[in-house]
Amino acid sequence: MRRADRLFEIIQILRRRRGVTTAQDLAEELEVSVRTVYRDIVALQAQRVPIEGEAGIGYVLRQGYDLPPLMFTQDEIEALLLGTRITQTWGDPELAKAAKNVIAKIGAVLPDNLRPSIMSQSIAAPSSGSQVPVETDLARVRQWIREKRKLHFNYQTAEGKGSNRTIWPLTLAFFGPVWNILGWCELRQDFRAFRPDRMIGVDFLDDMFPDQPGRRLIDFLKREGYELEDF
DNA sequence: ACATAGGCACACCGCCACAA
DNA sequence: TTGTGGCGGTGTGCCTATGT
Repeated sequence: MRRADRLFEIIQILRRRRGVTTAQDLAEELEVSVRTVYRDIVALQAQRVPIEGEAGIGYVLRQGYDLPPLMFTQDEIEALLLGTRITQTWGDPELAKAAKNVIAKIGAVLPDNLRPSIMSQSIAAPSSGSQVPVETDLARVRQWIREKRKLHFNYQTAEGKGSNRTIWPLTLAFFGPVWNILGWCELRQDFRAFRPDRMIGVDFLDDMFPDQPGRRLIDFLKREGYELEDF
């Protein structure tokens, strides 16, 4: 991470956390030493960013401080456009609607010279016709992932073999053209990926699952050698 | 109940070494 | 040259135990 990016990130972290944040916390999140954080804080304070540090307490960003207005580059707009176009095509109806709203909201705040970019068809992600129809309510699956609630269903393999599964859904991943629900499978006692189009009789259970080390998404990603930001 | 001392956690600084 | 990490040290605020 470039230093300028890190300085920006420090402000974002302090804004996000609102309360007191120690240099140690910042160092861990930014993956730099505490010494570097101290230097960065001094640099920000020199730029008149109202960060207050107190010995034995931590750092606080004075309320009311705001960054200068953000503006997107052409590439950033097209990245957003691509993401929302893909979501509109491949996401569930609720996500598709949300993607449309995102475009409308961003378009409303862009300056006149950039607005045509977000409204244009310069980036498209039309359906190739290879979409696999899914009966499972993916919007509700997303909700269950957020709320850490279990799913129960009968899973059909490609060979037509069925088995009853109760899983701890961790993430909904799109491996075009199919969606996969990655979760901890109670039957196999291991991580498994399930295609929603092969899940029959999905039962959205009220049972919640714990944030148990070894069974979290981060544990799966580590095991498979994924970087969190790449997944 | 109040004052004090000590421990702890943290901010902050200077210095040095190292790498790009 | 610049950015970074590590180390050692100082100052400060909070909390708790202890003494009056």
